[in-house]
Amino acid sequence: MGRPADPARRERTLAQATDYVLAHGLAGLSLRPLAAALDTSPRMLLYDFGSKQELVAAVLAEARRRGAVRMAEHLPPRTGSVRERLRGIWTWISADERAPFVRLFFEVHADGLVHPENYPDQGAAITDWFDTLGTTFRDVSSGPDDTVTPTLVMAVVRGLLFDLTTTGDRDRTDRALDRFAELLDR
Amino acid sequence: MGRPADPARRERTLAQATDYVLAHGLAGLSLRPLAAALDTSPRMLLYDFGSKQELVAAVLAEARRRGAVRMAEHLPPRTGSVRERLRGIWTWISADERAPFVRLFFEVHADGLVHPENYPDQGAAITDWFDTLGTTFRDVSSGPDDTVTPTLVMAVVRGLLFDLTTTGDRDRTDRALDRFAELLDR
DNA sequence: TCATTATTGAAACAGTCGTACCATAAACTC
DNA sequence: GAGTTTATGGTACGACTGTTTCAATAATGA
Repeated sequence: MGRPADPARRERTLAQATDYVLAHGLAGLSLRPLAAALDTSPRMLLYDFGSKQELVAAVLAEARRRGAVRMAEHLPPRTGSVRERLRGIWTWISADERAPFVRLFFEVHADGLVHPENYPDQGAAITDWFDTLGTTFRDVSSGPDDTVTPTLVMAVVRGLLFDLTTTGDRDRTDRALDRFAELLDR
Repeated sequence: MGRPADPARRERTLAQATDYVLAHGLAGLSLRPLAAALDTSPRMLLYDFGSKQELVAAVLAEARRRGAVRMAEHLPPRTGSVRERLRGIWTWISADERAPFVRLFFEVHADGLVHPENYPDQGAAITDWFDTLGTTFRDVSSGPDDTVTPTLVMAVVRGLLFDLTTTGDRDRTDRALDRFAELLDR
């Protein structure tokens, strides 16, 4: 008996909060402006999530989930040359539409360096990408459990993303990726 | 006439503040704890630097200056094979002693992504490294003004640093760098 | 001694932060 | 209607933020 719970509200709020964090970043996140933008109140945010920390954790999980879905949708299996696949990944991840994700990704990493205690799942986001990219680049790997090749590929991608987001120089970063693809292909 | 000014105090405070920021990070920096750790007062910090923003700018400039000095001290010129030089750079930059610098580096980058207006010298830290690394890897470049090779090298280094700081897996990142050096050497 | 300039302390100001408390309204079963 | 559970609004608390204000001290030259 009693008034029935409405679990949809929490999910709706979570989706909106994730949008907000993707748009405004994590660092300066504050309950009152967030609540105002979501047309709710700090009171309700705490009612639904318990604390700001748990809200942030839920938002990050949701963002990661979205990213994984988008990535799974996009990544074609292992068709084409190494260069084509690598370029496909780069074109997709470096597109402007992915910028909020990339930004949040770097932001979480930086925060994790200062407060490792808040991120017990050490590098889950990275090893996740490994698994999917490991299968994508299996044929250029030296063995079935070769972790070096995906490590290097991801390092190039992240490093060039770092460069691109800082300098905005798309030509140079694009060409650097092509150069790397050449090296891998030989 | 009147009491003479003491410019050494500001420099001393700046050096200590830089130590503090390198140790504690930029994100949560607050005047009162900083002043307490430096055995001074928020009043004096503002007296010497005008505002927190200017203090932070001064600290970042000082940190960058220190990093440049350390880098210039270390980098041997273009002796040895590409692989040896690349490994030398990686060994140096990924050493534990450099961790505070690397952390601050990533922190500033992430903050710059959210607040680009605070960093008008867009990517100065990155292009700085380019110039020095461009000369170091001149012989593997295709031409005198080849920007692609240093871009790729720095991307690998930064990407692997990202990985190492997140996962702590030194073996895997070391081997990934060796793999890259092999690719470059052929 | 005294004027002058540099330095420093203590306190307060106006604001924001996350969160807790208390009441009230809404939606349901009986 | 009562009883019960969920959902809200309003408000205030204590702690923190960067910064300002006012006063006091210290060190110099005249």
